[in-house]
Amino acid sequence: MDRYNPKKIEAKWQKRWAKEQLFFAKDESSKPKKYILIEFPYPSGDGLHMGHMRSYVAGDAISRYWRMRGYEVMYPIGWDAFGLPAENYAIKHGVQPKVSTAKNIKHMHQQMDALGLSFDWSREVNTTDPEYYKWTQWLFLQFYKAGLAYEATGLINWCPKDKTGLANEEVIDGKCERCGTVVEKKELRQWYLKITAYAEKLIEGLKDLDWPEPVKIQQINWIGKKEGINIDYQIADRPEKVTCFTTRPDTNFGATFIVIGPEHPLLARQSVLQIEDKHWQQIENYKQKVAQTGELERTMENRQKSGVFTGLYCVNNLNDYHMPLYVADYVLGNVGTGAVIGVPGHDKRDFEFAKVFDLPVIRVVQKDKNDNDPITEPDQVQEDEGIMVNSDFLDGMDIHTATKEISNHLVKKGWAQKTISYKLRDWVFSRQRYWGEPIPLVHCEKCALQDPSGRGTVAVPDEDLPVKLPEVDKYEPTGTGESPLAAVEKWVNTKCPQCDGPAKRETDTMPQWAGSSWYWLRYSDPHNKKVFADKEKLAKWQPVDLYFGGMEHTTLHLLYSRFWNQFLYDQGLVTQPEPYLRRQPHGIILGEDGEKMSKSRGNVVSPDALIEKHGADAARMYQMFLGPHEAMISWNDRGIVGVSRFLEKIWRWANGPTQGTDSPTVTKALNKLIKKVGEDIEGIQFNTAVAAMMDFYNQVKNESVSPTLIKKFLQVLYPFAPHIAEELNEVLGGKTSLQLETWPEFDPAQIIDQQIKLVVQINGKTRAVVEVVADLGEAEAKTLALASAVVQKHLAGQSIRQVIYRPDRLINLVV
RNA sequence: GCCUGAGUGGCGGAAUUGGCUUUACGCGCACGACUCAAAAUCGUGUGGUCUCACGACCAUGUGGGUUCGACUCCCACCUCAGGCACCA
Repeated sequence: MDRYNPKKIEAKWQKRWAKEQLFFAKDESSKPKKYILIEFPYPSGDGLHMGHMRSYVAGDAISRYWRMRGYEVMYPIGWDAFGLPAENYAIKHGVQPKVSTAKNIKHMHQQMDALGLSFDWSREVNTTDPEYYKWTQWLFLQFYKAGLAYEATGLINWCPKDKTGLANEEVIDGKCERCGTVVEKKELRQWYLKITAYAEKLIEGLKDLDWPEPVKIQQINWIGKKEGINIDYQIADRPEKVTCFTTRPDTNFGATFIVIGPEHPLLARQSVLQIEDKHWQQIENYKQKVAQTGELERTMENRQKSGVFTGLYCVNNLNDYHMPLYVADYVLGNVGTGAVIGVPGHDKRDFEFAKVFDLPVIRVVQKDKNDNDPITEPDQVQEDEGIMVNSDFLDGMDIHTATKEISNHLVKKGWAQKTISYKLRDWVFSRQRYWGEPIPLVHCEKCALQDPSGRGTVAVPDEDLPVKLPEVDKYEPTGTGESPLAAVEKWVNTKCPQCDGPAKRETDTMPQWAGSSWYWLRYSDPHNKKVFADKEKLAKWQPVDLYFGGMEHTTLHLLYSRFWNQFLYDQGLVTQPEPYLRRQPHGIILGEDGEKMSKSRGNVVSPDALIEKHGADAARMYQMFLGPHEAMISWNDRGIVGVSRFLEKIWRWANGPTQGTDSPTVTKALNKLIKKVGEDIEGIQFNTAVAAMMDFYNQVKNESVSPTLIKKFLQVLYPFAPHIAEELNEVLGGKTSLQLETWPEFDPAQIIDQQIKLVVQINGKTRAVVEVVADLGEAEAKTLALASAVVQKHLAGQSIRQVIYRPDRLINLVV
């Protein structure tokens, strides 16, 4: 018997699997399909890390399992290769992103092979391949043609380090998602995708998906749907009105002022509201001061309230109260209508503002009858639950009834409209960087003259796609808000596809999320040159049955790609409204010190090192044994020897002398194992599946076994440690790959125990365990229980008042 | 502040339609076998306190509650992790 040598056998089987093309998913297969997806990686110079490995190994095990269960499994792989690191590398080293990306892909491909991952390489895609981004551009144009891609100038998030605009989702804690730099606000012309048009559908669509509840909730909270009412307030002596959004119209009799944000259109010029000079001067100054304040600072809580009076008053139609109109930066221009009603008695922020400007505070809600004290301190401000007072026809109602009553009243009078507001903002879709898909539009001055919008933006015709990214010498972002592409005159200057006159290309590129917003669709039909994917092939493979990935994409990729899919579904271009039926997030793997793995900390453990030291099978299996797939885990190097030892034991066991017969213990244990492991794989509970296999070995190691039984065990082991399973199967005389075998069936009769252990409790405390035959009646059970000496001792002559009996489980004697 | 999760041995973690004396499986540790010796391997043990021992009692973040019986259900609180946040 040779020693277990992972390196040797793993290389052998990896070669053989590739040669036999065992993992290619066949479009024409008549088997039912399973589409297992992992988030395709960014081809980084650092190669695969633990997070990749965790997902890929899990996806691999479950793919191998479903293939054995008779499914045509698609487990594809590709490269999300546009993005900043390649570009920054290019700036530093002068290497073309195309070149460094190709190198990284080659390296990571080797790493994946070394792990024995059963990807279908015939479907490999790369987002930076013109054959791929041709369709990214084409899909963008579908949004454009449907009016869901638009150009606008506005204050957007700007990363001063990466020198590009960012979407809301890319700002974490006021910082750039990529580099951690504090984000600034910058006025820029940008392309937007109208994701807000799908806010409702994005919430609705989640209902029937088999996703973890927290992930759904996080998306729903991000979309932030709120039902409320827009109330119009007439400005006294002016024709204009101020519209305020509120979810608490019930408190309207307590309104004592109105606040609008400094960005509000009514403050764009002095002339709009005919504001008096002395007030306008202050407003101008205030606006300037606010513009210089960072977004992060401005939205800090407990910040001293500030503001300026406009000299104008708004009229509350309910009671003719004239409310002074203020400008203050605690009201944000992009939230609601950019104007709020000041109800200092029942909103903490309004109260703080009222204190600064010495505005009256009126109580309109009381907790109970005795709750009459004037509100003078912030902690007396009551924001929920209570009974209405000082509110005319609302008096005596609870706040919920009052909300309904007054809403109906205001709407009927024509003073307000019910409305729904969302926190979700439209998706800033242009970036001022080089390494991305060019936005396939052309700006034509001549056509602009004919265009009612005055823009003259013309879509590049389908037959001229892709608009290829030109090769340049300088990748540096300009920092002016213009993409480096703007400097490539030969590329920028083009002919207008509409009028044939001189025109300029759009020089912004798409964000890194563009290519990943549809890649799972392309896998269905990756080589199609006529359409982004053939509809029949989409129908064959979509939707994704199981999607592995990280929690960090909940409000990024997962939201964006659902939006694209829903839009394409509405356009009749895809066959499923939702792309991913089941989502399985993985926990972050921390370094051994409990900190996030990072090069600077020096706590990185690479898959390469594990494979080198213990072999791919042990590395895979340990990854699965570590803990629940979704749990955050601190890496621990020591434990892997346990898995290595287990594999070595299996090696010796299967290579050892085997007699012809299986003992009843062995047969039973195997049947139970088949059931348990199958259930655990389907439930993605690999850690307990591995434990069950170890337990199985402990039970059977000294028993007599047949080669047939060992072979069945190897089939169970195969999804986890495929190389050693294949090798041992061959040792036992197997001629074909285990991948072609079917998953063993268990015999239900073998699972049921004839003899069971009945727990005997006295007053709920377990005192004894007696062996009895299954399906025993209560009387017999009681007799058997009482026969136990231990039980007799604990009863010590006390009389039994009650007997609780759960067949095959326990009997509890209450004395 | 709000929304999610999670707190079980020295460590990673098992067990929740409430019930097989909490801690499966693995690591670590201790002792033993093999060996001249070591490694590897195999075997035994391993929550705490008290006890020579049989055994008793206490233990699933803390405090209550429901129940014949609670890691599991309910209430309050503490700690940690993730998300959101002057959101009207």
